[in-house]
Amino acid sequence: MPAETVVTRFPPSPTGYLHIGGARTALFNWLYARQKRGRFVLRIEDTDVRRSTEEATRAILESMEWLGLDWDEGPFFQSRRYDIYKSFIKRLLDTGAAYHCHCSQEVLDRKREENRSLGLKPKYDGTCRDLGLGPAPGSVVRLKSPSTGRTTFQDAVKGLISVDNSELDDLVLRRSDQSPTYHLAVVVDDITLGVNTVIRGDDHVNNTPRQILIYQALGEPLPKYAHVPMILGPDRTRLSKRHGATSVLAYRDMGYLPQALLNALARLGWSYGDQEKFTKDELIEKFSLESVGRAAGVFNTEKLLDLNAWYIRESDSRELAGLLAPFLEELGLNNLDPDRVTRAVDTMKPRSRTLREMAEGASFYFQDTLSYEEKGDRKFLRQNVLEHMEALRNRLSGCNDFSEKGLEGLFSNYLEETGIKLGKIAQPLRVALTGKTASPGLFEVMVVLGKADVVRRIDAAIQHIRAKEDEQAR
RNA sequence: GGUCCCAUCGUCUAGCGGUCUAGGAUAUCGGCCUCUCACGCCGAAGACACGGGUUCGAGUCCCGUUGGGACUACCA
Repeated sequence: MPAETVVTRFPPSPTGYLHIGGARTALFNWLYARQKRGRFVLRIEDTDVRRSTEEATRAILESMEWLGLDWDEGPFFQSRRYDIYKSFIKRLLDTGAAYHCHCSQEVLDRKREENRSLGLKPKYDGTCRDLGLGPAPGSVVRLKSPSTGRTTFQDAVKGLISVDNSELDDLVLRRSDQSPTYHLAVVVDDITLGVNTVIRGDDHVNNTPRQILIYQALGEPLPKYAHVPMILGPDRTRLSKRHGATSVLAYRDMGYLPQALLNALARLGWSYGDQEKFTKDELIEKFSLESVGRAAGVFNTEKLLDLNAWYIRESDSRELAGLLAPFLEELGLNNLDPDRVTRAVDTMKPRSRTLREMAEGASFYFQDTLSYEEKGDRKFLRQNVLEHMEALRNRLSGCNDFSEKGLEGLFSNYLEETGIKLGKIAQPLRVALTGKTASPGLFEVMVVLGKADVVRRIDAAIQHIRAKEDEQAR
């Protein structure tokens, strides 16, 4: 007997950018659907017209695409599905599972405050519940929920969860402006879109019994629930903007690779033995709701940084060169020879944790005139290396094997003849060629730069040293 | 306040009653490699929140305490 096709969903509300936490629940839903050869649907929950923006919707879609989380259906917009909600509300009204409530918001607010100050539950008191009222201007529709018994469900990550129905009040299904509330819209959408697996943040566990009540009032089968723990900031409170960058796009712009972010997000709250690194296909193969942890976790950039460095090292240099272009442009470096960028990337791979770091570290390759790092200039570009600089400059300009091997040979000959150590001239040359005291290996750098550039840069350094000398002489 | 959820190194986590003198990763520190910085390799330090049970035996099961988080809207 073929099992039912798994249908998962990701329902962001377009009131802000896609953040790390949302991306992770999207990832889990996507992984589960892909693994079960099911479908993944994207739904935009924009019933809160005031706070929803098109810009946020675009940013969310862009984030999903960047992460490579492709959806099979949608995006559906709740704002365009009001007719559907309307018919379901009517259905509930017709069967007596819902009723019209005329209580004004002011009265409700006041009662809630009273109860709270008395230490009682601030829930709706059911004034209109059995009055058999009809619709009226300003009235809402409420669910007539059971006041006795318990609502219990099996959660795939948390286990059995059970709440006394007396804790739940008659929640509003339709607002006075006729729009559906979140709870109604979610349930109706999941029913009509065929969603049978709900994976979401555990800030929704308390909402689940309320939503189950709606399913029951409608006589519809319940989906499978899996509530994954929240992501916290370093201070162990819910991750938010004040913890720094939380938007997916911000990580893209800081130079992270999507695979690194995905890997980090997957490992936050989910594990597979001692394995730390996972390709997308491995994640699809190995993911399981059962091995999602129950405890909330702190989002840690250190680990992401390390993963990103690893993915950079593992990536093809040519591809990285393409991804690096916007970061080089940010530094004012345009129209670069793609071949030279690729070779530069090759030398920068083991020493870059982000694309941004890589661009900064590689920028010297593409600058016509270098500005020397202050400390390196003072310490290494000195008169006492002039002689060696000049000698090496001449040998290099006559070199006809400008490969790493050829250069190593040229240098070892020179060192042997003069009896000096490489250490004596390496740093001065490094500063001359790169402007910095830390860089890829000297010979690698020279190969990428090419003979003409190397000679030109050494000449410039020699001139620079002479100029400093003259300055001092005066 | 009430309800629900959670609790292993700084952080992410392995552990599903005996194999735990608690493993991995990251961060930190030390060493090796070395033309610098990285990478890589080797090593060090670092955790079962607390208290009761259950059991021959508990990080692992139960209860309580403490601490965290979520929800408690005509927001999602």
